[in-house]
Amino acid sequence: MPDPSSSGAAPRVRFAPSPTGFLHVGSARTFIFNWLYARHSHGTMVLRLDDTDVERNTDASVQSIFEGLRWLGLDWDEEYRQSERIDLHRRSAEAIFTKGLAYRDFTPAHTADDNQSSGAQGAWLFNPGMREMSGEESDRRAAAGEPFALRYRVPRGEGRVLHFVDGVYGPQTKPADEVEDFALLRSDGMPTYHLASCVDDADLRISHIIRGQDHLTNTFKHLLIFEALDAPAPNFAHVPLLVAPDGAKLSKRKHGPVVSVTTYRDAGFLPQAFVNFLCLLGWSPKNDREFMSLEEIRELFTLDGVNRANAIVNIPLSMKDYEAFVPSPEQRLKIFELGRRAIEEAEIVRVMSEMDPDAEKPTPAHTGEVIDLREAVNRPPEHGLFDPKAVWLNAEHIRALPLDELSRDLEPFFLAAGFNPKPEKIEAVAPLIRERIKLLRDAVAAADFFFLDQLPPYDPAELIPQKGDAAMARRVLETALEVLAATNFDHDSLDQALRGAATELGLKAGQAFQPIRVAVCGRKNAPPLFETLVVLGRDVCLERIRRALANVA
RNA sequence: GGCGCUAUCGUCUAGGGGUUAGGACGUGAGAUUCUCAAUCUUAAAACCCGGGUUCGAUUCCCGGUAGCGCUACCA
Repeated sequence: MPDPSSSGAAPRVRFAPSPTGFLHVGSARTFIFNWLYARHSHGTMVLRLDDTDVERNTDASVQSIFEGLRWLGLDWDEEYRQSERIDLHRRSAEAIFTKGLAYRDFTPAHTADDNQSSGAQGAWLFNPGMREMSGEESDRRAAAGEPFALRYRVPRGEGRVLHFVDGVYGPQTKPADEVEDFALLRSDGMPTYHLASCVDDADLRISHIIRGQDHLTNTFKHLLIFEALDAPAPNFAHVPLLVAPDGAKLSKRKHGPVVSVTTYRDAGFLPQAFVNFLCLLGWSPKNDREFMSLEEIRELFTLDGVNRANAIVNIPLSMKDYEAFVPSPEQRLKIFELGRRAIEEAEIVRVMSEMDPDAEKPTPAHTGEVIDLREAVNRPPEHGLFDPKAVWLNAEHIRALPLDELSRDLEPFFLAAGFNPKPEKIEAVAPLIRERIKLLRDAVAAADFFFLDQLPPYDPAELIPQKGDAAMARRVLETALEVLAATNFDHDSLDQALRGAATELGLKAGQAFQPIRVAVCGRKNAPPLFETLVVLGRDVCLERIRRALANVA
């Protein structure tokens, strides 16, 4: 049996979430660190569901964890579930008991309250009555069916000192006398976390345990278990925790959905940006690099780049603010439904006008609602919910993405918002908005006018250029009508023609372009004009300018 | 309460016995541009406190303080 802790051999690491909730950003980071360590050194990544707590485990949680991990796009090589290995845990516990390294504790399970009331000063270490109980009495009471927990018989009064060298925190020591007789088996026969975790780590030959710093002091117990199992202790590395701005650990109740990985996905983070962000929290390549591809991070990643202090995730809003900001799931559902109906109606209108081009185009009944939809989706500047650095990194990664990939990633967000664009159209639009969006979902707001049949109502005053009046707006729009009708719809021709027209009108480019931009986009802030016109096409542009003209009167 | 871990700009961090304490995000100002972005320039912004050790501590040691963790038949 090879020593798993021996250096040289390819490491085996594991990520062992317990499915008691959604995939937490902190867990995700632990997973990422493990993955980086494994892949950096061509080792093996094991995924193990630590699902021994039947009370709290849910299938939904298992699904949520897989969903999150799948989105991250980081793979693993082996997969296990602790609940399928309970026999092994029990047998191991029995072996430890047989060796005399554990004893039965018949004390009824107590609650946290009991603990406090009995709580004199100093830590509870063991119950002498149980620890010293004779084998005969213990056997007799067990045979009589009295429930008991199995506790580790921690060596006492021997001056034994436990020690290990942590991959991040360095040498750690603790006198065994200060370690309490922790439980191995619960009175219902189920293994505790400590037992199950160590038995599995030993059995799966895990060589490096990389986990949250909250386990640093638990490690001494684990050392004892490995010893009782006659298994070599693996290497340990504890990584600092992720905390909220108030220093408290991130909780869904207090800090809202920002602690869930799927929230980032749904808001339009790129997984590589999310990974980039998380690994920068508590780890540094020490060369001032921040924006990195997965490959770069993997090559650069080492344990001694890991920091020892907890890192604050800079989320500026509380749960309450979040609710005010973002549509509830019900609202989102409604938005989606409205969008779907709007698409259907638009299709009907299209078919009708094909059959009878002269008929007056009916206004889709739901246009108004579509506009609400758009506003509801667009309103929340969701960036405010996330760490600004995460948002910035995401924008960087979006800009680094090849256009076809960007377009593909964008599509679901348009669909979810009720648009139904053709892939070619998205590819045409993507270059115009990629520098204007930070989250993928921003694209919906940034590009809506490309996909809307009809522009939502806007304030006609916006058509009026700087230092100009309605008459000037009219003149510009009328000229634009002529120019656009006569010019080739490509960037350079439009550039030349429109600039020429502006000069003829005696206007600066900026003045002349604003009315056209607003007429065509329905707002002042938009992508560059010529490119926009090209993507929109002549017909749409002319039609929108005509409408604007009717409004500016 | 006991034990442990930690402490550099608002946030993430680099650094390290002598430095103008570096970078990034964010923020302010400016430049550029057909708007918005993007980009560029620039500004403000930090070594928790107190003792040592030392010629000299932000860095090393001790103490304090604060935060976090463990102290469950949760993980």
